[in-house]
Formats: sequence, C-alpha cells, structure tokens
Amino acid sequence: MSKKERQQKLLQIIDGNPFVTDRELTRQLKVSIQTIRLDRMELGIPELRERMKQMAEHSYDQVRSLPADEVVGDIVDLQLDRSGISIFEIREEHVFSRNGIARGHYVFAQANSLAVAIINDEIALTASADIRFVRMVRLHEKCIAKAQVRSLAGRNGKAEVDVFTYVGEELVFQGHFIVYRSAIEEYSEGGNRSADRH
Amino acid sequence: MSKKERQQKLLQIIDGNPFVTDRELTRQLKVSIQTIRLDRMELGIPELRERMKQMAEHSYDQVRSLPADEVVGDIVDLQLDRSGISIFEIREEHVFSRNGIARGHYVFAQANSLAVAIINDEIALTASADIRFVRMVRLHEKCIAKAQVRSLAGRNGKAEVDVFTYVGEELVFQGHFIVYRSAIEEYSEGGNRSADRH
DNA sequence: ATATATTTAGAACCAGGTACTAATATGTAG
DNA sequence: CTACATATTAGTACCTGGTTCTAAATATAT
Repeated sequence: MSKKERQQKLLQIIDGNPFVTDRELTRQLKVSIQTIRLDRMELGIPELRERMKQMAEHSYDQVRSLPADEVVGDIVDLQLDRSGISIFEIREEHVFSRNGIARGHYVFAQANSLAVAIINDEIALTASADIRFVRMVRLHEKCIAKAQVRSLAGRNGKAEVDVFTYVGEELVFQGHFIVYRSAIEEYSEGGNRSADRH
Repeated sequence: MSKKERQQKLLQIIDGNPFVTDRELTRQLKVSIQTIRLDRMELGIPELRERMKQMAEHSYDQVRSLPADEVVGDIVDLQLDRSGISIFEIREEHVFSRNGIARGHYVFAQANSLAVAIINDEIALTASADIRFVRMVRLHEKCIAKAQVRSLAGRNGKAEVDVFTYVGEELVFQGHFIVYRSAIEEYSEGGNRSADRH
C-alpha cells in the first residue's frame, strides 16, 4: 500500500471513529506507530486527547443556550416609546469557553430585549433587524445598551428603534430594529420586505 | 471553610466549567491538590480527561443518531464550511408568558449559533447580520434552521452564511450573516487567547 | 551505486492524572 | 491532658497517549 493510500485510509478510519488511538491504528494499518504519527502530522490530525477536547468544547459551547429570563440585561432606565438603557455584564456562561469572547446572540438579546421593552404596547415583536457587531466583547465586560425610538407608525404599525451598545466609551454593537406593535393575528408573512439593505 | 462547603463550591466550579484542571482548582479553593482529588473521589467526579471524553462521546452519539431522535436545540447535521441543520423546540422559558410567542432572540440565537458553528475556524464571530422574523413562533413549535455558506473569503476573511428557519413547511425566520473567521490577535487589544488552558 | 524518500526504533519528556504510603494538623470525647 | 478520629498535606511510583528528537534501516528512483 502506498503512502497516499495509507493516509487516505487513516483519514477514513479517524473520520469514522475519532476515538481511535495510534496503537489501534497500527493494528489496522500494519505499520509502526511512528509512521502513524508522521502521517497524522502530515495530515494535520491532532492526537486523540486533543480531538476529544475539541469535540467536548464544541458541544459544550452549543449547549449554552440563552437563560430563562424574559429580559436579557437590567433595564435601568426606560421612557416608553422614547428611549431606554440596559446594562448587561458578560459572565462565564455567555462566552465561548475557548477564548472568552461573548457569543453574539447575547449581545443581540440584550439589544433586542431593550428594543421590545421600550415599545409600550401589549404586543411588541421584532419584525426585522439590521445589526452590526462592531467589536467583540470579552468576559466580564459590562455592556451598556442605549436605545432610541426613531419612528412610531401609529397603532398596529411598525416602530423603528436604534440601539447602540457600549463597553465604556467604545461602541461594540449597533442595531436598527423594526418592531411590530400590534394584535397577534395581524402578523403577516407576506411581502414585508422591511430589512432593506443599505 | 468546611469540607462540605468546599465540596459544594467544587461542584459549582466544575459544573460551571468542566474543563478545569485539579491544579486550577487548588488555586481557587486554596487547598492542596490531594485534597482536591480526595474531594473528587468522594463526589464521584472523574478527572478532566474523562470528563472531556464523556462530553465528546455524548455529542458524538447525538450527531450519529441524527434522523429519528427528538433532539432539541441541537445541531444535527454539519458539513463544515458548507451547510448545517439545527433543531430547536420552543419551550416555556423561551416565550413571552403573556401570549406564548417566542422571544425573537431565541430564534436568532439558534440561527446565529448555527452560522458560527458551520464556519470551520478557530475563531468565528458574527460581524453583522441582516435578519427578518417572517412569522412569529409559538410555544412547542419546532424550529428547523438550515444554513448554507454562500461565500468564503479565504483565511482571515469574512464568510457569508444564509440561514432559513422553518416550522414544518413554513418559513419563520431568515438571516444573512457575515461571520469573521480570523486569528484573535487581528482584532483590537491583543487578547488572551485560550485563557487558562495550560 | 548513489542519492532520496520512507519507515522504523528508541529514548527523553510532558500533562494530568491514579494509587498508595506516610506524616502532620485539627478537633473531640473521656 | 491524653487518645483517638478525621482531615489535610506530602511524596513517590506508575499510567496513558501522546510529542520531540536523533539515528538507523529499508525502499525506491536515477
């Protein structure tokens, strides 16, 4: 068996069972353990423990869903239909374990919660949003989201809310939200092409 | 601090971060490494490597049993840099208690997680997104998010990912995500990648 | 036959432990 | 206070599944 063939087979085996040790691979491929290791090097396949670690981290990060709270972040100031401020501190459970950077959806959730809370209506739901993560947010940083209502299209209409989130003086996130304020049934799925690209 | 208190704390720490080594625990609990190990024995907590292995096996099993399983909020199919599918069932804790409608950020979080997971890179972060909540999602509905990579701008560039989320046949959400794939250092303030990992 | 590539061998070292023995500190009952 | 128990610390040997390095043996090509 040529080197290339063997490396192909090695890839297949590890793909089919990532929990295989080098020692097991020697038995399956009938070459020495050094050859197995050289092959792994060339193919850029990490050792068993590293493979397991990566799988574990990956699944762990995934499991971390949003908390049960209705609102993400503490709303510290709220003028209905006008503006609001919310504070949210990034804790362990909000970051990627690997690098301590906040998962985007938490930053979004804070802004979204605020944008919805600010609209003084029985039902307020986000219809669309255009958002930008300006810089990443790290563990223990405190996000201060400031929301401003830009337009209020009467009852049962859309409201536009801008949210800017800061860490200290630095802008980390900005979002333009279009929030429906309406009775439930009215929600349409038709041609509401609201999230127009700038 | 009493033994019981310490063991409670140990449980908390490991629960909050299963990737912690005994050595790190000595620093946090201010006792010797032998004490940590005795505590782990008494509490039936396996060593770090065993914990990672179990997590890895668990997630691997889940990915393998993708078709029938009622997996909730989980990525059931993933082709790195290409496409992916995630399932998420809306439960009590995800809805507005008043009307049983899902908070937008959960639907967003599912899509965002998927968009980030699909990018096969050490660091992948959402840079910006343009999203639309097509119809609202109700309690107990099962959201199936399907992601497709639209473009991959080489290493350290942006990737574009489209995500469409369905309940049954109905489109409920769509999002266009721009995901950064890069080394951390590239972003501002040179950070501390892989923070406390040996 | 000589140069080059490939494969194997072996030793030192590593992280993150287990398993075990032994010594020391702390408390508690008689 | 002593005696005993419990809790804590220290230290050693050993384990797995590797990495890293040097060196030698074997194949293959020119």
